Amino acid sequence: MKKLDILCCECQNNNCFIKKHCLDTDTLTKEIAENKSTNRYFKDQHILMEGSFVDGINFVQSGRVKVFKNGLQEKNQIIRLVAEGGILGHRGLSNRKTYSISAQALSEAIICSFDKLFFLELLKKSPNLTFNLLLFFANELNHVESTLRDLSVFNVREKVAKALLSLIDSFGLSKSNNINYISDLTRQNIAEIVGLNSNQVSKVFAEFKEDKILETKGKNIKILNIKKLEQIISI
Amino acid sequence: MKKLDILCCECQNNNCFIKKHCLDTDTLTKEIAENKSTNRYFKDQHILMEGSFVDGINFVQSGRVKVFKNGLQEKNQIIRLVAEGGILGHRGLSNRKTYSISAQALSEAIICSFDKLFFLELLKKSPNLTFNLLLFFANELNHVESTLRDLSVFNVREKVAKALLSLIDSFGLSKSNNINYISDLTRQNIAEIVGLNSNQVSKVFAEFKEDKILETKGKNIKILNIKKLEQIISI
DNA sequence: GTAAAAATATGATTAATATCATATTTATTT
DNA sequence: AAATAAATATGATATTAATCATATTTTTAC
Repeated sequence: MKKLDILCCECQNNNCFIKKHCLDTDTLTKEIAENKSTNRYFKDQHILMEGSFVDGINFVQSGRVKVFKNGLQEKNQIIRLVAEGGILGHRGLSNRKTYSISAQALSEAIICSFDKLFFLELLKKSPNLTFNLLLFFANELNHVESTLRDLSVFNVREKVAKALLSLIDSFGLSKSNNINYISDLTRQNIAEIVGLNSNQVSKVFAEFKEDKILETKGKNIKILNIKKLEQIISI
Repeated sequence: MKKLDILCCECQNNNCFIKKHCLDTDTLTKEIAENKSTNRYFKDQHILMEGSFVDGINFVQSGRVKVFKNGLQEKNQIIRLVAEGGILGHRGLSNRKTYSISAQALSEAIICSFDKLFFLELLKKSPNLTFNLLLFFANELNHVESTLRDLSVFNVREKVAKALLSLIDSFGLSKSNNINYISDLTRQNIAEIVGLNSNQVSKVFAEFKEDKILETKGKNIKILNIKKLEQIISI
């Protein structure tokens, strides 16, 4: 079994927030190594639970994660899609006691975690980290606010286009034999990005197949024409 | 005419972010006084324009402001309601060149502004300010994410209840003769908080009157039973 | 204070969305 | 590889939401 607790400087994930902004001095690097705990999560496993007590802040070393809020009767709303290098549980840095979101692995994932108190101390010691975290928050805010407008303005067809583009934006397209595809997501997951249900996604997919925008084979979605998707949601 | 450029220490607005977190030293206090510019805006006047170049960050000294994103054909989405003490244009601190939102005065408002570069320098000098701004962003993020879920899950009746509660949360209730009321907002404004149109708000108001939740007289909305409003949107 | 304009209220109609039922396909288990 | 379970697709239907038209009320301008 692969050793999980590697040092940040040996880690392959160069998108990591810690790696980019927090290894200014040897002292910091050492402290981070000592306080980091790394865990593996299986597909569909919960990483954070809405309502449970905040214990720390987490960074995605590898894998894909969905962050969502519970709605009524199984109708969740996905808030973010997080790929490797991304941050999880940062809202817990605010004064709230409990997580306002759940996070669940969409694939096998390795997550590096720090205790909240340690991380708050780290922020005090590293203005550079704090400032970059501020920028991250500002961008997140821009992003969620755009999504809010989109959900309020888009119809079902536009929402499905938006969901696919969000997926591509967050996770990129897998390439095989020069074909771009989105893989391994249920219709339900896609629906929950934009507040729909799986039937509605299937129906719009049927339209998109007619329009030569995509083809599907099970959970593999071949993207044939990304430009058309973008046109659908261009305001 | 009232002099606008008062010193922060003479300002009556004790909710002000600058006043609370940024007057640690005399040097800072002096710098802030020198770099602050204060302006009056009339009702309905634009304070920030989506798409225009970011010039600074703004604080509401007095008055009420709506922050919104343009949708298609007059259908805007209100993102935040900001009362005195609130921050405007903070998303501009991110790396983006242009504002992602518009802001418009809902009443006469006095706004204190700082140049973006000055404010970024200020953040470097005051870790306390930076950290508190980080907390502010975290709370904003929680707030917008909750709204995102609500818009995706709520029906029209629930959305109107949510809009009224948002207004009360942001601006409080005006009191006169022991009666609580929301004042001075068009149905269109209320609708845009939750992605509806003014007709829909009027119709739900008719229901709410039947249910003794509120009474209206023009733009004055008497809130008779806030508990019932909360019940409507409790998940 | 009156006239004009704007905003609101509301019934009727149209359109869009969500749900249900069921067939089909895909994935999982043994 | 066959059997079972799960997920997806899709037509039909029900529900909800959005629009339109018009009456009424409120606000603004003179």
